[in-house]
Amino acid sequence: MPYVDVVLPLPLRPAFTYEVNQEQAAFLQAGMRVVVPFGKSKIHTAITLKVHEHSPSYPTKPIEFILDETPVLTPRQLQLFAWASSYYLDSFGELLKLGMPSVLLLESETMVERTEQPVVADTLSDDEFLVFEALGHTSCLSTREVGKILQKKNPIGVLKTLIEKGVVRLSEKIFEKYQPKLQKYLRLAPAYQEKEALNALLEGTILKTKAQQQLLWAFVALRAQKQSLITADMLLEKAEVGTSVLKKVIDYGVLEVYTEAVDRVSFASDSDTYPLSAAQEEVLAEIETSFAEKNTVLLHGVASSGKTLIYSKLIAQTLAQGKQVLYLLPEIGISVQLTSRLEHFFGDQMSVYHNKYTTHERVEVWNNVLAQKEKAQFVLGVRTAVFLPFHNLGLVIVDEEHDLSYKQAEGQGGYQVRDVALMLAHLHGAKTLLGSATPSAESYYNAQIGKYGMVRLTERFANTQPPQIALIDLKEKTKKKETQGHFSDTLLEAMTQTLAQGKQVILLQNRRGYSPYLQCEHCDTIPQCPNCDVSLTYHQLQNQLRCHYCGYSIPKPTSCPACQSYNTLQTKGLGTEKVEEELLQFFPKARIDRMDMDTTKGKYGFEKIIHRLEKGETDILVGTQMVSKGMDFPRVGLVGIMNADLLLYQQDFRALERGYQLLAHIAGRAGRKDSVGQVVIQTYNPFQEVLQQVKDGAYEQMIGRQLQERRDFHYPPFYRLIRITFKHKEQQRIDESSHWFAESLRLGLISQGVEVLGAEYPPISRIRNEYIKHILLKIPPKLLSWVKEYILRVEQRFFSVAAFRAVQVSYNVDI
DNA sequence: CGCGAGGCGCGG
DNA sequence: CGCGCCTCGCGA
Repeated sequence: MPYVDVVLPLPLRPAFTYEVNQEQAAFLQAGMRVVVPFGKSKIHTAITLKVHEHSPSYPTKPIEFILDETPVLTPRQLQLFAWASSYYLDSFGELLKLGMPSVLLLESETMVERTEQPVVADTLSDDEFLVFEALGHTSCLSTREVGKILQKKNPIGVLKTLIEKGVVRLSEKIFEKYQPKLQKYLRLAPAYQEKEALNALLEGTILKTKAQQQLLWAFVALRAQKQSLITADMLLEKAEVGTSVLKKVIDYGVLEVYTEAVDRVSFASDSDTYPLSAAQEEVLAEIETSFAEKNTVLLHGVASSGKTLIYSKLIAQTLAQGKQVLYLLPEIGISVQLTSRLEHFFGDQMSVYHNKYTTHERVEVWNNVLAQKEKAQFVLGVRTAVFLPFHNLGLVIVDEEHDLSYKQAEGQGGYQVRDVALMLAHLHGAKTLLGSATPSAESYYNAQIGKYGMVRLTERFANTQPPQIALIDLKEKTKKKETQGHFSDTLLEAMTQTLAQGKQVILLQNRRGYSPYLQCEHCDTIPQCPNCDVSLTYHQLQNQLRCHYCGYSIPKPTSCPACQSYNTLQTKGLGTEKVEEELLQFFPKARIDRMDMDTTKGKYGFEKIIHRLEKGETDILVGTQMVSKGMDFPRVGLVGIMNADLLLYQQDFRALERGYQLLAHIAGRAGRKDSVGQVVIQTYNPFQEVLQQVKDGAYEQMIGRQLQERRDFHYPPFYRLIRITFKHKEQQRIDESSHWFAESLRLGLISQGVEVLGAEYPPISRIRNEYIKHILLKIPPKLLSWVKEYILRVEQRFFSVAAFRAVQVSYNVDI
């Protein structure tokens, strides 16, 4: 009997085997979706891997249906998922779930609908008739709903016969429910389409007021630029008049509104391109030469050097060869500006794959890529876009390759997108371009040893100047009493000047809330979270104490929880809310905006704040490191770092590199075109080496030094790291189990030169009432895959100990 | 003795 | 992951 191995979108390790009939076996290909029963009452969508004849040792169930005519996943994609799953010690199913749009993997939500076929009622059984009747009332039902109607746990049998009788079919909700987005546009009424008529109108008296004429002129100007597709918003902004004016002009029958379905992922293309500067031409040529011998090239380009333009040329060349291109950016880097710039170049060949789009829109991109549609030749996307069904990739660009959001924490697909992208390119025989102004130590090292090509772009674009960076010694300023609140006089003066020039200020304080903790001045008690091993942060706005790890919150107590003294809880430390409060004192007239996790919660919260800044509605923006993201803000004249030490002194081997990257990046926010920007960094230790390097823009020196440290202390890229995390709500259980695991690892690994550290409690040892312990492995690179196999063997024995079975174990490979 | 909450094991 | 089965504890 033939069988098929399938993967379920669940965090379960192995593939599962189902039986199929000869016909199904002949039809099935790897990467198709099938509906299978799983467990006692569930059905799932699963992905097929392979059809074979090896009878498993357990009894099998048959699959229910095949959902696809052709595979939704390409063989290369399956290879990529399989690679990522074994490399990152994550389940195949988990990665599938993360990498595919959720609607492609409906769980018990697969929908059924009636067919058009006429039905003779007495050919149906009672159950079948019930379902048939129910479908007369609504257009479609999920299998779960069918189960409810029949009061049966497993409705599959009934559905199956109904399908065989041709009464119902599985509906692809994805395609059925898709409705093209309608957009209203403006055009001239037919009477004025002719040039003469239009001229007469512009000169004539039909339009009675100046504002109306202004509106029409704006319309003509827009039409000259963009040809068509003019929306009311665009026009009103351009004309600087109100909606009532537009309404009048429409009432006069001059302009008319028409509605058109816009394909959400297609745009008008424009063939003109910008010329490259001489330096950019040279870099482009260098990249091409480098690609001739290396598959991966690192483009180290300073801020404002016009990397995007170079990417565009390479993308255009690759497309011209008939190959697809993937351009990856961190979520927050896919801004409106960048998207529209690229649309300008690539219009109808380009699609955007972003998490903030609806799942239907993402499915649309997925299907377009799969079908090799014209408009999906070039995809601009976020991390999950590496898993799109490309057929013939020619180029992958990983921009801002150093960005930490490319590597996610364990538990939610702990993969490093940059490395998955490299594997993706490898599978396609494509080239990869890594771009950054501050490359990661790993990539820089790979370029140094010749594994990657390296191209530098040092010339800044047009008139942009590097910012002027000042380091302010807070210790000294405090001693001399030259501070007010948390501001040095230098920073305050710079702010005053900048604001006086009509420019904007960005302030960074990497902690949200009002103050990171409260302390009783009587007994020194610091209120703690009852569920986590952290102090509670005071949020003044809601007058609450909140835990930033589990979300626990209480109203601010009026007396100390320990000694009951009244009103003795003092705010300690500095958060964004408090910075905002101090600012109100110093700059009462300034318009202040705050950007942190609390103010960007809504769907477009982040974009709204950026938008206000862009439009000049904000004078001072204070926020956490989020403020370093986003695009150029030409009116920002000053960036202030409230306390750089917070960024640098963390016990994480990447802290200094990351600190440099963040500071260099945010410094680049100050003063773009035509002016020198100012950066003021406040610190208690201005002689800290990395701060000096930031001041001097000495990236190479910084990274050289960091690599040296990494070599000395056995960190990547010289050693590879795997962190194993244990979680359980009983402290004793976690102690015993993690200790057991660590000792088992030591037994086999130490002699091979692998370092096994821990198990130890991390700085925050309990979150949501679960204790946490870590084991850190430092592994000589050559042994990496062998060590992983060893770990899995230890894991197997670990979970066969009954007392350990409930302990959660997760892995983070290449931390 | 009955049932509701919570833990554990399993699914193919 | 999520279901169901089993156990344990509390209340009548």
